[in-house]
Amino acid sequence: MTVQAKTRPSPAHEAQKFFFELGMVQRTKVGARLAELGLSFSQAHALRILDPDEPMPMSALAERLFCDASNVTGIADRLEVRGLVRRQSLEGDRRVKALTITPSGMKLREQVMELMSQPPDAIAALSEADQRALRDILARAAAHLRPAD
Amino acid sequence: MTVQAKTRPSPAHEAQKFFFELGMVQRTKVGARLAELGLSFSQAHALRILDPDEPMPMSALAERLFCDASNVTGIADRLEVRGLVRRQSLEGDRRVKALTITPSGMKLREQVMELMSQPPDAIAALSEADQRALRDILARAAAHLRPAD
DNA sequence: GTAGTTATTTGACAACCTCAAGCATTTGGG
DNA sequence: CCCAAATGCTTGAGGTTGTCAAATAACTAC
Repeated sequence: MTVQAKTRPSPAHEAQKFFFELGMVQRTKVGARLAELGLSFSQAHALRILDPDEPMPMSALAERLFCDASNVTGIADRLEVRGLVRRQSLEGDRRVKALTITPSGMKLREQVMELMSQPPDAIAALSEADQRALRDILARAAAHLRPAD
Repeated sequence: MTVQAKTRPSPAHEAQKFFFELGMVQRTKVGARLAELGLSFSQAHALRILDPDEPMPMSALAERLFCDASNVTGIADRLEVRGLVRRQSLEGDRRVKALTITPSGMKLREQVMELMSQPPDAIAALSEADQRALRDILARAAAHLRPAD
């Protein structure tokens, strides 16, 4: 139990506190708006990830959702029942089922994109300069994301 | 279907994309670490919110968790079964039950705090200058949070 | 063609979450 | 004082998310 090691929290540590708080609030708000559309957060996120032009295998979706493949079955089921998505066996490999967005799914997807790409009020309220700086810094951080795979 | 209206996304809109992505990745990572401690995300978050020195009424916790009071019953149950938390009827008003963290709950809480206050790798990898700027900007944003209530 | 791999599904189980209803306690008006 | 309304928590029903292990179907390689 040395006394050191907590000598100085890095600025990143301090930033994390705000980052987390903003994230929680935003998630709650967005969740409420999504509920009005009859969508859960996961369903909306899935809809967002799906490429309107390219059918996506369920396993690929599972990877993007950071969850088990068996979980995607249920999510796809519920989206499919509502006619937002269709399962389509891949020609060439009939094991894999790719998901396609239906026209009505596309309409809902638009709204979801609009909704979820909206920044938290607290961030929208920042000055232009702050917003730009924030965007640039987060862009640099996100760039660190891919190589880290 | 006019063409305008999407003329120029604000920097905040662009920032949101990275913000969301970083948040998702972090949530997944933290979730995995928490699972090793036998805690769900909600349980950990609750443990974090509870004040070690001051018993907190369950309704207050519900508010901080942005969820229904009936939901807190279950979360508190599971924490209490593991001896991390105790229900304590408030003297003066026996309706309200306040949650206290037990010593063993405190030990776990320390680890949770440590774990969840750790910034995403992508942010920790930023330059000192970027980290500082990020912290300051997010602090300004978070300040906008409280008055907005 | 047979054995092993791969993609999805199913079933069992647990947590989270909401809503409506119920219970105990407290508060306020007659 | 007493009863009605309000408050804080719990319970029960019902739905979504999530995991794991086992089952199924289809592909691949020897």
